[in-house]
Amino acid sequence: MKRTPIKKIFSSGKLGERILVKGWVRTFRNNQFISINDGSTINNIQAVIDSSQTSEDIKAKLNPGASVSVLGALVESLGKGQSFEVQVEKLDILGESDPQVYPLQPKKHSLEFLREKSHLRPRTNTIGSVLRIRNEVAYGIHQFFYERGFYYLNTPIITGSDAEGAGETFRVTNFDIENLPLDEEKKVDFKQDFFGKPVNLTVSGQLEAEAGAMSLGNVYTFGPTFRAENSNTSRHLAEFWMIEPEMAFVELEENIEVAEEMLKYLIKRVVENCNDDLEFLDKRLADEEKTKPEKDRSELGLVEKLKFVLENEFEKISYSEAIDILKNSKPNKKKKFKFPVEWGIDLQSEHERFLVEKHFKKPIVVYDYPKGIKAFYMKQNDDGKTVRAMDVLFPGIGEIIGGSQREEGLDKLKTRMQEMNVLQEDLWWYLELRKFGTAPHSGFGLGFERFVQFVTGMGNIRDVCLFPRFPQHAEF
RNA sequence: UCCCCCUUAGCUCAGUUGGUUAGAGCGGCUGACUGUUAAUCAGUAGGUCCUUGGUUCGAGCCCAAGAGGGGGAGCCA
Repeated sequence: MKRTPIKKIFSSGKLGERILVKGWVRTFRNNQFISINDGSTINNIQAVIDSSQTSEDIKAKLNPGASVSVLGALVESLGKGQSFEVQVEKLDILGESDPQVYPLQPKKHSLEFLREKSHLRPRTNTIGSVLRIRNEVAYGIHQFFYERGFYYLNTPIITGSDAEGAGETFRVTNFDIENLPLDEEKKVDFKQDFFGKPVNLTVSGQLEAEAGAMSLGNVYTFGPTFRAENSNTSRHLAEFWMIEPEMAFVELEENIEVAEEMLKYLIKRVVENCNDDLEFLDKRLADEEKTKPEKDRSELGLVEKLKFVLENEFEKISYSEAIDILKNSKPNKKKKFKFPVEWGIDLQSEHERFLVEKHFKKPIVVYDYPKGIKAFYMKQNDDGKTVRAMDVLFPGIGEIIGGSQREEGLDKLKTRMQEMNVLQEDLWWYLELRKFGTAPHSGFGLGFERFVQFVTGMGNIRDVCLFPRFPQHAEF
């Protein structure tokens, strides 16, 4: 007999049928009631044993965390907490769990403590819900692009080019680092390395995706990226996943439209398909908010916030307009900003937060940034000062998407590379995309974990991955 | 990398102006319990007060350095 996932029992279980349930014990109460969770859903199923017919040895092993197999009939429950339960005919302990050392108790644990037990924390309601929602989002991303005729492209994880010229990279080598081969000038001789040149883990698949767009039309990547930056914040990881669509014959305006449409599609999907998990996280967040001082509490609950984003159009403003709003803002006039507002500066967290959370009170898209603070490949506007870049800013997490229309003119691109000290010989192939059949094209990058953070309401990005990677942390 | 905060039982925390024997809830252990819902009831064990050094008659509490954790900033997604 095959086991029935608990999720299936809740959705289509029939009273009277005999079922086999396998999962992990959450609690064992009153010598009778086993609460079992198998990860398929946040909901537990209650299995009822006949205490007098069950050996003391078995009962002593029904501890939190133990894995069990339960065979019995699905019957109407006599108790009030659930409408049905399993009347146990046969119970097997598959794996014991010593309560003296099992770290997860039937009580609330701090997320910091759970982070030290990353291998067990998916068994908690919170992390379990987050990972199920993460899956829903990942699947939704593929479906969104598939439905629109985009091709899923796998760009290399090991690359020879540092895509944006910014961001520390992780070097990849098979050298014996205790004994590096040196050339005549006593420098490391990369000719002897595996690839015959220095290579690193990718920081972005964008440049490679552009090659895809210049042949397949509309493509997207969805894969891991790596940054060796010493970032210690609640929204940075050393290893994270990025979604990077790249579209041929598309200009910035349409790029922004696709970004907004995608974000809403994904949120809608989670709201529709992850009700149980979302409800739990909503309540969790509400409880957490209660412990904060009133002025720091957010006005909307998690589900309310998601629906709010769905129902409202993102505000689109140019960088110059954003600067004007900031200059005329109360905090600026009262000199509350730590960083002065001046055309040409990069928007700081405090500025973004003011625009999103105080001024517009909804997601915003800022476009046409000064060229001096953006990457070399972005298309230059005719004003000579700005580029066709756009950032989508979300409440709570700030920049969730960064994108642009790409410079398709070969000469303009070369000039810009020279100005910004990007080596043309390293990117000869990228330049050839402009030499042969160049075309307007655009794309953007969505930080997967940041988006999952937003839809789950988790405050720390380290709690939306199974085993997060960040400075000094690769235990698991 | 910078700034701020924290570190007391397995977990979450309390611990008064420096004062003698460091507490609670949950969890553990022993026992009871056939309709419980993070079950409940009775009993019980459990501490390198992060580490090192210092001040003091006396330090969980004060000072210094270090370690670990968190929040914020920068970089960005």
